[in-house]
Amino acid sequence: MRYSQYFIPTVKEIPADAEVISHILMLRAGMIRKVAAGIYNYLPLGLRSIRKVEQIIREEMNRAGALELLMPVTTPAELWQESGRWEKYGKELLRFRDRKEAEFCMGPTHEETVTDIVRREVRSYRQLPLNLYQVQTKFRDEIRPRFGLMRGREFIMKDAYSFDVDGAAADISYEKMFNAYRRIFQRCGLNYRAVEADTGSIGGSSSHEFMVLADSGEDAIVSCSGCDYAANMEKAEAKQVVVTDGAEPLPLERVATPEKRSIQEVSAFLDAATSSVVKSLVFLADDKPVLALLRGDHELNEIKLKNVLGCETLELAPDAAVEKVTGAPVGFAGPVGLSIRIVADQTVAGMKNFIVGGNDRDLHLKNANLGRDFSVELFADIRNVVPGDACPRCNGGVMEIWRGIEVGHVFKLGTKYSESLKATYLDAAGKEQVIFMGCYGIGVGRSVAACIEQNHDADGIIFPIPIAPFHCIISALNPKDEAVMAAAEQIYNELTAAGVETLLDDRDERPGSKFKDADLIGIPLRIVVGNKNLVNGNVELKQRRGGAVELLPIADAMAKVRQTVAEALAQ
RNA sequence: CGGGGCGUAGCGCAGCCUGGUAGCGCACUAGACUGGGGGUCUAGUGGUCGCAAGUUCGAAUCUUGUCGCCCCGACCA
Repeated sequence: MRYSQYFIPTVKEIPADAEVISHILMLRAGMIRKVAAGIYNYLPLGLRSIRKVEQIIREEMNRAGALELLMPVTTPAELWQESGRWEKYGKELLRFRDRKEAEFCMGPTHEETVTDIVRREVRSYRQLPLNLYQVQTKFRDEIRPRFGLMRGREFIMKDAYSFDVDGAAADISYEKMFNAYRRIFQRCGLNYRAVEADTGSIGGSSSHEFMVLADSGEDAIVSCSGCDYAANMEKAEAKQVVVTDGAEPLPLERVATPEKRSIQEVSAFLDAATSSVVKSLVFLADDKPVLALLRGDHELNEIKLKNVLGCETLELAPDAAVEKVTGAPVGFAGPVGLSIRIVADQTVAGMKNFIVGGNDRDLHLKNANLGRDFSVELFADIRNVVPGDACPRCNGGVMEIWRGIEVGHVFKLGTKYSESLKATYLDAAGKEQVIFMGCYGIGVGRSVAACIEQNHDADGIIFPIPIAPFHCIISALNPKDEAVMAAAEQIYNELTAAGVETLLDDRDERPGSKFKDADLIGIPLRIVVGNKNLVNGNVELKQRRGGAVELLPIADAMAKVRQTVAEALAQ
């Protein structure tokens, strides 16, 4: 491709509304342009990278035995009503009517549609297992789209659905997908972790998220320094270590703490460690008040609390409810004298003589003790893991915390959708059975963005060869010089014929502009053809990553490019 | 949905407080010079100041409404 004939609108200045580096660079490199909040045009250069990722996905999905199909973006409401999600999904589901006033939605995911296909066509165990996937545009009307392709409303997703005769067979399908995902993200050149994830409202026995490690990631993930345990923050278990403080209980003491509401303020005011304070949080679980207790330096994990309570809805109580329950303004809640359900983190079980809120304005209590001053209905793991916690799986390992970008998610669904949508088959005995399902998603655009988060420098993107829009760029420095152009075109033609995707920068621009653009758009290899070196028969070969420069005869440079690309694509 | 902020040329911004008919940098067009890390000079193109109503002799500027966008929070396979 000749640069002069191509369309790469690069931008020097940093766009005002871009926050993270991948968003900034994708805009600056002319890969994407915003159309509306969370909705983007994919320009030619951006599309090439997207297609590369899609291609890798297709190859690995096919290798794993999955079959590609394509389902419509538009989904009739009936299917969603049948699964019960028309009511449950909420505002994220974009709904609309056609001219006949029939209701539809833009598919945010396709369990309903794909299950409908399978229930119509699959009758016998002989037709299973089946794994169907598509690469397709999804729409989720996110409350707050942000970070460019990282969290858009309209986005490209690969979604796959497996159908099996029973749980054991579904486990095999899951395993296959898990391994396919490992290959996919490895081939994309991503530094990622597969972590255990909470199954959330969807239920099921197992779920893993594939997280690309990046400081800008929206999710916190936890991993062990000593073993391969890794989980996202929602799911990560805090090891149950109840260290019992051997101190003798001291008499309960009322202390005035005027205007001291937060743990920080209270502990500073009373000259005590935050870990000697017990934090009391009032929640509404299915609209009934519950008090959650945590050590002052710990954070509550709402998912864990919700699972422990077994409730449908859980929300932090609004101020008015807190005042009603405790009889005090927010900031002075405590367990002593309260008659609502009290759940405490297991760490609290070993504490003695701690500080709690006094359930009255400007009042806290010192030397509170379990059993004597109040009782707890249940001790459980309801806090977030903190760095340095002991590993729940191995001896000696400590937990580390990272930020990650969720690029893939694999899920055992069980029979949730097959039951509600009645997807069944006849087994060998002629008995009707419910199909076991799994679902597997990959954010395609998000994978490209995540890759850029991991691969960039002050000058721009540094694409790994497998997903770079082009493998090699030839910068012809003096396009008006016939010898230079002839050499550049010769290299271009030979590399292209050899299967190297090459961009020939034949623009009448100054060298500086060409170098800046080449760096910005992140082409892994650059051959510079200039009259200065060409008189000696040489060209310059520069690696985008690391910046290594070699002066080589033309044939050697081409051979090296071919070899580098071949090696990168061969895994 | 709560809190904060922003809409002025393709992009990034100033002007607004204290009303007087719009400016800077980049980009773009033409020419000349230049030619290995976003070069220089000259001459240009381009804006009903998000939209609507109001106040006023006069509104980018003040008021109200509205739409859009961004950030923080809550929300979220």
